[in-house]
Amino acid sequence: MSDYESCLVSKLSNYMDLSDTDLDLLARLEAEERNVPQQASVQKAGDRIEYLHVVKSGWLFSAMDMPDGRRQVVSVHHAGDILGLPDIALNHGALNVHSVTQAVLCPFPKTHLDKIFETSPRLTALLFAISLRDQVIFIDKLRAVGRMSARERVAYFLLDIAHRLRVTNGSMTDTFRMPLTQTEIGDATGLTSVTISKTMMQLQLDKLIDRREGNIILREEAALIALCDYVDRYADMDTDWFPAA
Amino acid sequence: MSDYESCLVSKLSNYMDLSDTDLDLLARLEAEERNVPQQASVQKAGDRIEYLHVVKSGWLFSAMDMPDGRRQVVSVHHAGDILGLPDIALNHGALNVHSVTQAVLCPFPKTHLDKIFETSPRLTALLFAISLRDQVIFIDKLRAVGRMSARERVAYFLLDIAHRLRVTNGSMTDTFRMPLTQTEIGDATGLTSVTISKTMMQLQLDKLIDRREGNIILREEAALIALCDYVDRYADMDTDWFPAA
DNA sequence: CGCATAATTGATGGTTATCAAGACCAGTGG
DNA sequence: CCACTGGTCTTGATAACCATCAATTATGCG
Repeated sequence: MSDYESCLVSKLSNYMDLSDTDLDLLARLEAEERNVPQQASVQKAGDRIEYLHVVKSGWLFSAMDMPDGRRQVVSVHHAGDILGLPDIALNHGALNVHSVTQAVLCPFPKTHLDKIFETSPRLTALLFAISLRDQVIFIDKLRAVGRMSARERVAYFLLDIAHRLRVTNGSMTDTFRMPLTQTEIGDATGLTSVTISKTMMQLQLDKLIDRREGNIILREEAALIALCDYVDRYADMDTDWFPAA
Repeated sequence: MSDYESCLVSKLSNYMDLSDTDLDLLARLEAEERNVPQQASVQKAGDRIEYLHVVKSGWLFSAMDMPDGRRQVVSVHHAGDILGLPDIALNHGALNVHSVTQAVLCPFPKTHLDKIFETSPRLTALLFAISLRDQVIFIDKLRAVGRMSARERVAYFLLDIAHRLRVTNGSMTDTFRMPLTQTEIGDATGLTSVTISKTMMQLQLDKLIDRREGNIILREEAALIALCDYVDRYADMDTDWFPAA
């Protein structure tokens, strides 16, 4: 650590003022760096989890695989995310983590979380809150996959990615890069690559989105939001109940 | 509290030895009691969340509703569960909580969690771990709804309920009461009541389950587990990384 | 340039939704 | 005691949506 600002710190300070102690605790999480090539496996389901990772750059995703090859992509990770958190409660990881692009990760042993729990109730509360927020996002995804049509699911998927990217990149407008293949988007939405292709083509013909050079452009974001009843969980966070500094 | 043992304490002490301080902290969460009739609304999406609830007895469920009436049931709650946890990160609740049977709840203000964060890093870690475990369960549900056939989803749903019930009722065997209607089971699995009826009938004809007097009997639990690749997340919890007592 | 991978597109089929009618059941009131 | 009622469950007929299969085009990389 480092001449450039930590993404984790920048993401967390959106929600709460961090004390010097908090900054020190977080710095320990990003002490090491590790480069990961594109399309590489970072963690396999069933492995014993010793290390968590902070994403410094790159795109990755977590997926749960079935014995016959069916796959559910459960989240897409970007700079500032902590990988492996849901798994720490379990002896054996449930998820496969896979890089999409080249990525830089900061591994840290899960025992470093102790120190946070013992030292900073306020930072603990924030990590807790973020993990509960993530839980709500999983619930949103469950609703999307369980109760929405293909068109609604794709709209939901694109909006979720866009809003997530805006958290760590405030300047982002309505255009973003989409390095995931349509097969991967299908695995994230519970559809097939063919349906993704047809649905996105339809959204494009209806002028709700556009696609150019690997970018997605949300041309009618309000219409997309109405289409799938999207709620931005990244914005509305309640920190009032946290312990005092 | 009280002549009979708290369900929350009994559920938590499965995972960790609780100190006297911890027991005091938990007792505060169950200081009040509130009776809820069957089929009543406990909490509405959009409400500002001030109080959480510990379930003392009864069945309830949390659901996310869509404007046009579609509904996704996201979890079924039993004695020992804490209601409203995923919502505390947000200013406004995302979920509707609804009672199925008569129920007894213990409401407590969400600021009581502060005291836990400040006083007991170890209990904090346990609550954190449980909420992460719940997150993994949501991920399992996402996979079920996203990638499984109706038959597999129903098997998954029944196994999940059974294994959850065994946490607070060790003596339970393969038979349990099912107070949810098939419409509600459909909303939990992303199917319709008609499909639930046909699928359960088929499972019964195949002698994997039985149904008598409102009870479900898992006749071939191993076969059901193989059918949907079920993993019991309630058993495999790692507490080694917790801060020392 | 040539190869591998990804995306598009059309034809066909399967799983589940939808619709609708009847059976069952518990509770209610005549 | 028995019709009446409202709800749930069952069952069959039909339809819609998406999966599957397959062929072609586009894209990217060595």
